Amino acid sequence: MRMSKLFVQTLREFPNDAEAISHKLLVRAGYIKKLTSGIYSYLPLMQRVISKVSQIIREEMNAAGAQELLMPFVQPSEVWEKSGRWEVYGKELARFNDRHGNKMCLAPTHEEVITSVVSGTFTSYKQLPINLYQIQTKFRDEIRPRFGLLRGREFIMKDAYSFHTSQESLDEEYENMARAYKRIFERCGLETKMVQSDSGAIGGSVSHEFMVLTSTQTGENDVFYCENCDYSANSNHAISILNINETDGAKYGYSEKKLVDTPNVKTIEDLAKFLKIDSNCILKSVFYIADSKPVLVMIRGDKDVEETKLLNALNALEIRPATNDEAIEYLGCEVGYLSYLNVDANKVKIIFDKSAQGMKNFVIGANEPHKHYVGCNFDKTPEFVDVSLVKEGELCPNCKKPLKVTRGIEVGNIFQLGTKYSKPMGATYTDENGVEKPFIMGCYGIGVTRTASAAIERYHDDFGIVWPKEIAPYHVDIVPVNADDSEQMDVALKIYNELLNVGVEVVLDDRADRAGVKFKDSELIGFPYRITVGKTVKEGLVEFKERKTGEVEKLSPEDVIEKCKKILLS
RNA sequence: CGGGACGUAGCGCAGCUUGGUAGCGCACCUCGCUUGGGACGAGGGGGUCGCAGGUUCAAAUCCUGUCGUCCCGACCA
Repeated sequence: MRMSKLFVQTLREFPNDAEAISHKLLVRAGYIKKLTSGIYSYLPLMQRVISKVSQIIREEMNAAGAQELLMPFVQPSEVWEKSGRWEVYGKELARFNDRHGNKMCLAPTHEEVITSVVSGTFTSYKQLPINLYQIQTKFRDEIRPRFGLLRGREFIMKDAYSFHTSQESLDEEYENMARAYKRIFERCGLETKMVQSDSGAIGGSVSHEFMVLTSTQTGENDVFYCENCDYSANSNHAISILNINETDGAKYGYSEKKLVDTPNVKTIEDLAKFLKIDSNCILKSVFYIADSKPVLVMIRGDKDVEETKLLNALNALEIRPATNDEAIEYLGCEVGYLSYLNVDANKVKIIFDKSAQGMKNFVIGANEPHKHYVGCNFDKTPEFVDVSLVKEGELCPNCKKPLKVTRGIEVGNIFQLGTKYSKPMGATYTDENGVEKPFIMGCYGIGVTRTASAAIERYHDDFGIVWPKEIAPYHVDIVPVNADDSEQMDVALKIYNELLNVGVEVVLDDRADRAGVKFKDSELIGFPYRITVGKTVKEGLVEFKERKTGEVEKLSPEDVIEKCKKILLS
């Protein structure tokens, strides 16, 4: 490809509406163009990256025994009503009516359709297990799309679905997919960590996410992991062991239950300071509204509620912190002094977080403005549920060593669905005894466009993108320093044609611009290798520069061709 | 959906307080010059100032409404 013909426009400045570095670089280097919020055109450079990632996925999925198919992007409400998700999916599911008034939607995922595809087609246990996948555009009408392709509303996803006759068979395929995923991301140049996760709206029991660990702030999730054993989990799934010996208020002289005045002391921080006590001796009350019903969470003062865990514990669909007015309405007291004491458990659901277990002589709100109790103890031991966010340094649930935290981008996930879809949808096979049974299912996703973005988040520098060569849009950028110099141009053309012939993906920057412009663009776009044909051509030499390391070698045109072949075609 | 900010040329921005012929840089086009790190000179094209009302002799500017975009939270590949 000649640079003068390539459909690309690099920008001198970063776009104003981008925050994440991958988003900034994709726009500035001419890979994507926004059409509207969360929806982008993939320009030729981007399309090549997408093809590379997709091809790697295809090869590995096929090698793992899966078969590619392609399902409809526009779907009727019927299948969604059958699975029960038409009601619960929420506004992320983009719905519309067709001209006949039939309810339709744009596919955010394909569990329903794949289930109906397999149902009635593969009806014998002899035909199972089977794993089917597709690479396709999805649409999720996210409340807040952001970070460019890291979270678009429209994005490209590889989604696979497996069907089994037994849990053992599913377990086997789950492991098989986990191995395939590891290889896929490795081939994309990405190191990933497989972490336990919450299964969210897709449902099911066992699930793991594949995270690209990033040091940048734009990592989407916190990942907790143990350096001693191999425990790792997403923040909405991580559990930890807390040291409960230190949570006795008696240590601070509060060993008897007493009502104390705490004027205008509303926050845990202020309360700890006011009473000269550690915040882990305070039993904090956090008030939520879950599916329009009030829920009071009692949690240790130094801990925070993990709302996904709470959502799951309540089996609720939607949750939000209550307002001060709602606190007064349901509990008769303003926020800051709330407590479960004297609260009618029939009217307000009360949840005790595990962190409260073992607390003694604690401080708690009095459910009366500007007053707290000190020296409280549980009358009878309540049931404790884990709804708190793990913090770095808390102990690993397996080996009790301190946990570490890092930011990560979720690029893939695997779920064991069980019969969550097959049962309600009546998708069954006939077993060896002639009995009809629902399929046992698994599903496996990879965000293709997100993977490409994650690679940029992981590999970039002050000058631009530093693509791993496996997913770079082109391998080599040939820069004749002066396009008017026929000697330079001749040598550049010779190398270009030679590399083209042997199948190296190469760009010739034949533009009339000065060298600086071409160098800047080359680095911004992120070609893994650059061949500079400049004044050393008189000595029969050209320069070969590696983007990642910045290392430069002076080679003859013949040697540089051999070098490219060796690095890029093996 | 809650909190915050912003909509002026393809991109980045000024002008708005105090109403009076819409500007700058980059990019684009032409010519010249230049050619190892985003050169320089001359000339040129491109904007119903997000949209709709209102106030006014006159609105990018003031008022009201509305739509959109971005950031923080919850959701997710």
